[in-house]
Amino acid sequence: MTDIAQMAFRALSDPSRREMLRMLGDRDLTVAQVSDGFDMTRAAVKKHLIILEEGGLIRSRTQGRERINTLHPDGLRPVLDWLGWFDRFWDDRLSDLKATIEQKDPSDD
Amino acid sequence: MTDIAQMAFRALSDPSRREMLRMLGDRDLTVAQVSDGFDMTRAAVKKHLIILEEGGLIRSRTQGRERINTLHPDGLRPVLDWLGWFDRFWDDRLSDLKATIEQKDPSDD
DNA sequence: TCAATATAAAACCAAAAGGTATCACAATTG
DNA sequence: CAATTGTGATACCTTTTGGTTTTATATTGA
Repeated sequence: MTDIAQMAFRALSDPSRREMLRMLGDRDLTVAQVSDGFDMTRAAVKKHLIILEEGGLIRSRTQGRERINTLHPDGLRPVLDWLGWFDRFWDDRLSDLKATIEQKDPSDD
Repeated sequence: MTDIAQMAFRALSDPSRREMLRMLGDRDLTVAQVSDGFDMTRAAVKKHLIILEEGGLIRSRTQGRERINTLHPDGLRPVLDWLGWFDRFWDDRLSDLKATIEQKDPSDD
């Protein structure tokens, strides 16, 4: 199935993969560097990264013998688009929620 | 695992379940009524509804011999909270994106 | 009452998911 | 060059997922 949104939702459904996205939000990382943050083999991490890339959430480029993984935030758009449909059910909509979120973690840098 | 956000993400990872949420966005539905919209048995639909309820995305109440399923939009908040972390990576943030979404489907009612 | 209907619950099954171990190979480094 | 390191690719294993079928039970309606 090549449904873009589906591949993104699928990629987000695993907690390890979501954590990887956050790690990559701080800086680009090689497969080995990502693996350092998890209690699983590199092979397993590699598979997760493939799924994240298939979901459009990261990009990767090979540099020498290493593969550099980069967060691709735009890949979250299909997810936000889908969630946007439910906007009409909130009094404080996505726009206000954004402010709420930013308030919640004022120094989360 | 009782992680709220995880259960919500999990519930959203299946396209049939996402479609069910949209159906329930229009009106409350019994299990049988939801089943009418899908090419699968009631038992299968029922399981999906259980997962949606575990994810906090719907509520259900029994009325006579029927079970009425209701959308519970607040259940999406943990998901939006998580996504909010990535807000800093967009120039047009969630707030602007919301406008974009509303533009895209002006008569999607 | 009796038949039909809606849900519930359990057993079962194939495929997908998440993980491991292993081997191969290219790129680096001493 | 030789040893090490990082990745890639398989094969394999176990658990979860998404589905079916079957059986049971509670409501409803004629």
